[in-house]
Amino acid sequence: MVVARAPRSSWTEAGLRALAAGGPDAVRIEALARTLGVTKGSFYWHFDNRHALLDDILDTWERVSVDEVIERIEGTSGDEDPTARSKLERLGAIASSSEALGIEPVAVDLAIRDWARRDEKVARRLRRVDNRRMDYMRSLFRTFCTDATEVEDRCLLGFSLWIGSNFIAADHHGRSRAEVIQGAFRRLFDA
Amino acid sequence: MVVARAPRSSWTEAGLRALAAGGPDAVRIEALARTLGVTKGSFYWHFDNRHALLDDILDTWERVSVDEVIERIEGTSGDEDPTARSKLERLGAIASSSEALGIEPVAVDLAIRDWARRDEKVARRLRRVDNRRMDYMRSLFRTFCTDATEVEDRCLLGFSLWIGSNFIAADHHGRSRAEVIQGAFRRLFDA
DNA sequence: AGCTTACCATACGTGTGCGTATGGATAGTG
DNA sequence: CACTATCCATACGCACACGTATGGTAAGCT
Repeated sequence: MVVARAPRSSWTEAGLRALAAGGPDAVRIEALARTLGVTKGSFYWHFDNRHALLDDILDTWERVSVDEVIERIEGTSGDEDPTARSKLERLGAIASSSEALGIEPVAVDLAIRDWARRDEKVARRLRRVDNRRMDYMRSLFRTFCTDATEVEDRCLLGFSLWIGSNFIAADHHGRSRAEVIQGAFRRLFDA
Repeated sequence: MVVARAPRSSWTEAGLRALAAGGPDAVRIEALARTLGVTKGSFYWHFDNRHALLDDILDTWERVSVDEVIERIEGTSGDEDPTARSKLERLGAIASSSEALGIEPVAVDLAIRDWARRDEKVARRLRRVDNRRMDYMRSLFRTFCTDATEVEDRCLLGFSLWIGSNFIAADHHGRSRAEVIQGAFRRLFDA
């Protein structure tokens, strides 16, 4: 087995970084080749065309984005008893987390959401992901809120705060954005 | 005075439509020329280059996006006494309004917000617009909420719901998205 | 009628990016 | 050592898009 200088997975990861940084139009083969230190010849050996790479990018995102978030909350069993409310607070805290494998997972999320506005196939994938996340949020809210209508309203509020705060550029008079987000989330989870 | 077949304003409007439909990368001169029924020669007479058109697009957006929304709420003085809470409900209702001059104003907003994530100058413009909108929202919330911290939290929640709900593709078990949004807004404006 | 101005068409050069075709290099295999 | 499979480089054709240069046309003025 020849050790590939740029295996298929490296193209997908580089594509994810480009997608997070500049949107789907920034996922250009020759630009990725330069960052990987190879040429297009490598790409067209691993992939049929550019669309195959975009599909691969969306596949990996759809596969890890949900489990990654949920397991990062459920897998905190090192502490005491994780209540549903503490899990929701952790979920809100993850909103402003910028880590992962050199990629900001939130940036990928935002880029795909804007992409889904003009691509029907991407919209269908996003719908699957969002429904799974909303299901998880609903299960947490239901532990301390019986009214189904109220659960739905507060879920959408929390989800919208998580996403929308990244698209809003307002200042907050001395308070930082992270502080306001935390305050808003705490207000959502009370009673 | 010669009647221009494609005056400068028509290029800006066509650019706004293209921006709303496909993002800033979709604002291509020759594509706009085809939709206007002219050629590039017209464009380079009205504008220096592509960047001048993008600046013009952002100028008109920045000029009308705030006043357009606020005056559409304050200018509803045909009814009885417009309370602050009813104004907030109208502001929430405008979220899902798709009208204007053939352009969906929300789509332009969303495209510019994603654009601002990777362009510093656009981010500065968005910051000015968002601060003005938040100022207006704060003034409404303050009429029935004294705590400044709570005002700020609920403003960001409402603003995030307005923006974020457009980027979320989840279903709601029988209820429509518009119903959940209305319910969430009502929950925000109570007490 | 002649001239000027406003507005647009046409044609060209250039850069960039996709996809293809083909050759070369390297490691494993018989 | 020959042979093959894996992986990548190189070179090309093509399409599109920006910007420029230049010519053309119609309206208004004198």
